[in-house]
Formats: sequence, structure tokens, C-alpha cells
Amino acid sequence: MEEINVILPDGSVKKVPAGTTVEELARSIGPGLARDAVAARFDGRLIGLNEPLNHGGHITILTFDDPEGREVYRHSAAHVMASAVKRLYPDARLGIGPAIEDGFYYDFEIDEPLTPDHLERIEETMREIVEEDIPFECMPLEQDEALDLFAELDEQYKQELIREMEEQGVTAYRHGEFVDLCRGPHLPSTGRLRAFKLLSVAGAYWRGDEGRPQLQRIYGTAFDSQAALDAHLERLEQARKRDHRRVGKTLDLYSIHEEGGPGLIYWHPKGSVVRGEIEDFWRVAHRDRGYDIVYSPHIAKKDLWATSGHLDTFQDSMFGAMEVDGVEYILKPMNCPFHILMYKESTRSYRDLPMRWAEMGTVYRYERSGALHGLLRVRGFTQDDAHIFCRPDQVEDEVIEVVRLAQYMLSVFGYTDYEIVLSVHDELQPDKYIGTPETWQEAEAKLARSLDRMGLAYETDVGEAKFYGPAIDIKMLDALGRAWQGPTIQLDFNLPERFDLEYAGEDGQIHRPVMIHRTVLGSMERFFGGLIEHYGGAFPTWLAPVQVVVIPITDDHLEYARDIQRDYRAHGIRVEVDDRNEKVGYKIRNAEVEKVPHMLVVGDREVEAETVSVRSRGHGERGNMDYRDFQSEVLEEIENRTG
RNA sequence: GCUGACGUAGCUCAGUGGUAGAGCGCGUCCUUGGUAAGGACGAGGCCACGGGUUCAAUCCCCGUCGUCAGCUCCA
Repeated sequence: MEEINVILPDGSVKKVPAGTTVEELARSIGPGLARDAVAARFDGRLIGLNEPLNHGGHITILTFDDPEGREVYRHSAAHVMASAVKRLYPDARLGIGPAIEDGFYYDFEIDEPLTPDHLERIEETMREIVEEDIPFECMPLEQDEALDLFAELDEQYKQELIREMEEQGVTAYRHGEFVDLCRGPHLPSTGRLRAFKLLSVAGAYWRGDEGRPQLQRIYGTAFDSQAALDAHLERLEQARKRDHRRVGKTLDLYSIHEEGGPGLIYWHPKGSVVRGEIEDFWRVAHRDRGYDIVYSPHIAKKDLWATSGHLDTFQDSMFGAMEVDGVEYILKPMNCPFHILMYKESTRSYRDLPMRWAEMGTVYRYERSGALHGLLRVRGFTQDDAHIFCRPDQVEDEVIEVVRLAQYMLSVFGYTDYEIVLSVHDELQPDKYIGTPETWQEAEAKLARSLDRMGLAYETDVGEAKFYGPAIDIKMLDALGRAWQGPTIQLDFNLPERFDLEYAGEDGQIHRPVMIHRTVLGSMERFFGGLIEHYGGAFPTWLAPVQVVVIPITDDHLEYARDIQRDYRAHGIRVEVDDRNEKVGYKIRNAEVEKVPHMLVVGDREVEAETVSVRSRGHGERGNMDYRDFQSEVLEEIENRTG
């Protein structure tokens, strides 16, 4: 038989008979690999384990540890789920069912609404299908054959997909009685699935279009071992424990009230301390970088929003008008027109530019009720906004300075990793934007050049630009590796045009300035929500609502405890005395649960020696220290924002 | 906004067609205890709101509001 050479990832060459399957190849390399293999990449093409190798080439055998292997594995799990659903609900119509990050989903049209009980039954049926170990078979079909097949199966959504396919021929995959339109590849058989779980069910519009039918989407996940699945579920549980809505409640940071209206945040004293610290820090950081800090009103006449273009492109997000003296006013959804009015207050010279105006500006936006989410998606929020008015030749440098500021601010809050996205306009949806194609291209090019000059890697997202200009969006990764929308830097040639902004150039002529809209934290609400989860509620000392708790052992030590409180407080430390009639252990537990950074236990020994017995979050008992020495330590920790 | 689930004490949650329970928290008292929960007693509920069915509704049905999981949309 003819022999072929397959080249493995390490460069070694393996000689095998032509027609050897990937699985056989894996077995010849080692039993471990044979056991874990799920698919392979052969000369750039993703193939299944059953596929015979008919010619030589480069091969990488993929396991669950490879992202692509994971995708194949979970996609097969989605098929198994779909076949289970069809067994239980033969009338169910199939939508699509891809693998996604951390799992998979499948969309179905089923008359009966699915509940968690249904999921259990589906999961049970999936286990049966896995037990039956049914082989996955690939079926290459011509377009019209496929159409006939799915017409016969009464799968209208699949038919729609086939009709829109441009390439010649399609493939379907079959296991047992179940057939699905699918590019593949798949696991060799259903028995290869080792661990899976269905997680939730929710509505999802067919093809993401609100105007089309809503299907029922079942989410699930699959892993190559029960242990890995358990670990993943444990991670979900850990994330749930950090949920800012839960932590915000237990730590008494903020609330939302049905009586007051959804999406409106009430900052409690403790949450307000954190916010105040963030704002103080923010102000200093901005003044240091040449920003002026301004304030502006909350409402303005409707005409202003017509001039800015908000009425045309942002109206769906704006609260309705209120009438004052026969004139309509609108609650501000953005701060920019206000800063623009201030800019126009006097004639500006090129010497004045750049002008950097920053404002903690509270804005209101109408968000659809289903979009609201804790602190992350609200209807009233305070942006750490700023507008930089500059000359065209200053844009790139200004953008770079903003990115640097953002990097600095994020690092202070412990966000060391982030992803940068260049959000550009979508030429196919011109009515989403104001301005001409030329100005858009110029603006997008300037942003890209700034990033290039900094040597920063970024992705480009088409259609993610604001209505007035493109943006650099920075997504910060938190302690659990999740991405949060953070700083955004938006370039705007359009509003200066609409408001006819001017400055006198060195040449004595009138010129048009450029505006940079930017936030480095986003909004106080969203940033705070992210921060709560990032730290799991255990704020570093400089942000902690209570920095030190003094714990007297008995009432005899109360006076000393209060002396310490007075002294620490006079030095600006947020310190409380736990004077309740409880035992030390109880008070310590309480302070631990509230994630107070430092506890000072004081009893006879401490009163005698003017010391404190220190217990710090994450360190446990640290022994006795002079109370003034420890105070210096805390002050240093706050000053340096460590700890 | 859409689909589904949910809404019971301050919080987390049980529960039943015959007007309600636990733990934590809160209050009072006892206790003065050395590094993650001492004990006793007590207060606290229009069972989200509005209709309907029923002799009787917290429970069943409808609607409204809100929350949650998503979809869609965003700082």
C-alpha cells in the first residue's frame, strides 16, 4: 500500500499507509493522545477523527485543551442536545446551535415553554444518547438535495440557511435518527461526550433580529471530564458570590428602589466613601494633566439637542421633554453640547488650544427595561467625562495622552490587563451617523495612527462607532479574567461643524477645532460595579469604607479604644470602634465578613503597653505593635494605595 | 421592548385553597468573654400591587409593577 508522510507539529515526520484515519494516527503516536483526541487540523483544514488521510501534509491532533478541539467537542454536545430535544418534542424546529465561549447553545422553536424541569428531562435523554454511543456521520449534499431533505423534515429555518449559502454543496451530520445542517467536524460518536450540563433557557430572536420569531435558546456546557465540569461550575459559583448586586447589598454600598424607579442608583454612605475616594483621585490626576474641571446643568432646551444631532440619532435613548414656560426641555443624555456652549462663550485663539474640560457629569438615558442590570446598566449615571478642543495637528498627541492617562488610572485600580478596540463606523448603515465619509475616514485614521505610535495592539470593530465619531474603546480584564467596558476615546469632527466652532489660527484665519470626547472610568456606576467584582468587595485600604476597626475585649477597654479612634480619625483614617456587647471572636468574624482591612484588638495588655494587637485582612494575626507605629503604616498604605 | 422564571420578615429562603415559618440581622436582659458566630427572651409580615374564580386566595386565573436569565440595544 502507498505510504504517505504526515508532519507533526514538532516537525517530526510519521510514515503511515494512505487512508489511515486521524484516530489511527493518534493511536500510533500514543494511547493518551488517542484517548483525548477530538479532531485535527490537517493542512489548515479542520477534520474529524474518522477522516482518512489520503496524502501527506501537516497535521495537528486537537484535544479538548485546544480552543478548536473544545469547539468541536461542544458543538457535538449541542447536536446531542438537539437530538434529545427532538426525541422529547418531535415537533420542535431547529434554529442554530454553535459552540460558544465556555459552552454551547441551541435555538428551538417549540410551542411549549421550556422550564428548568424540562432541562433536566432533556439532560437525562442526552445521557441516554451518549450511552447509546451513536456514530456521527458526515453527509455531503448538493444544495437541492439538502433543501429537499430539510423540507421533508419540516425544518424551515434550516432551509432558509441553505438558500442563503453561496458555496456549492453543503454538509449535514447525522447521528441515529437526528440530522442537522452542519459544517462539522464532529466527534466520532456520541459516546465520546464525558461531562455536560444544561444551564439555562431564554428567548432569542431568529438571527438576532427583533422583527423575526423568537426561539427558545438552551444554554449548556460540556467538558472532557466531570472534574473539569465541576471546576467550571465552581467558578460560576465564585463569580456569583462576587456579583456586585449581592456584594453591594451585604456590604451596604448602594440600593435601587422600586418606589424610586428602576435603573436609578442610591449610593449609601459606604458606597459613597468609595466613590468619593475615586473622584478625589480622579480630580488630582486630571488637574495634573492640564484639565480644567467644570460643571454644567442637567437640562437644556430641545433645540440644543436638535443642533447636536441627538434628536435625530439618539432620541430612543433620551427621556421625554418637559415643558417650562412654553418651551420644551430635555434631560441631558450627554455633556458634550454643554461644553460646546462654554467653548463658544468667547473667541478662541490657537494659543488657547488644546482646552481640556473635565466634568463628573450626571446624565440620564432611557434604557429598555430588559436591559437594566444592577450598577452596570442604569438610567442615570455620572460619566467621568471630558472634552478636549484642539487643533487638527494636536489630535494624535492628545489621543496618546488620554490613552496614557487611562492606562495609569486603570493600573491604580489593579486592572493590569486590557484589550483595545478601535470602533469604526459601518458604511452600510449611514443613517446611524452624522457627517461625511471623508471626515470619518480621517478621524478613524488618526485614532489608528495614535495607537500605532504607542505600539499598542488593537482589534477593529465595524459599526461600533458613536454617531458623531469613531472611538478607541478599552476593555479591562478583571481578577476573574472577564472584560468590562472601560475608557473610551471618541474623535469628533462633526459636532464642531454643527455648532460652528472656531478658533483664530496663527495665520489670522478662522479654523475649525476638533473635539475629543473621552472617559477614562466610563461611568461611576458601571466602574464601581466592576470594581466591586474585581476586588470581590475587599477594597484596598485607600478605598475601603472602613479602614480600621478597633475591637475592645471588654468594656474596660472601651476608653482606650476610643482614644485610638480619636487619634486615627484626626489623621484622616476611617476607623470605627466595635463597642457591641459581644465576644472578640464575634467582632472579628463581623469585620472579616465586612472585609475591613485592619482590626485592632485591645485588652489589658494593650492598654498597659499602649499597643494594639493587629489582625489584617489576608494576613491573620500579626502580633502587637505600638499604636502610633501602626498608624504610620496605615497612612503609608493609604498614601501609596497599596494593601 | 421581547421570551421564560421569580416576587413570603431588614437579608437568605421554607411553606399551605381555611389569614404563615426557619436561619441570619435587629431590640432587651444575662454574660465581660484574647483572634471567624456565648445564652435567654422579644419585636417584626396588606405573603409586590390591582382585578377575577371560590363559602374562603399568600396559594388558582388575568393584568400591572419590579427582579433574574437571555435576546435586542449601550457608559
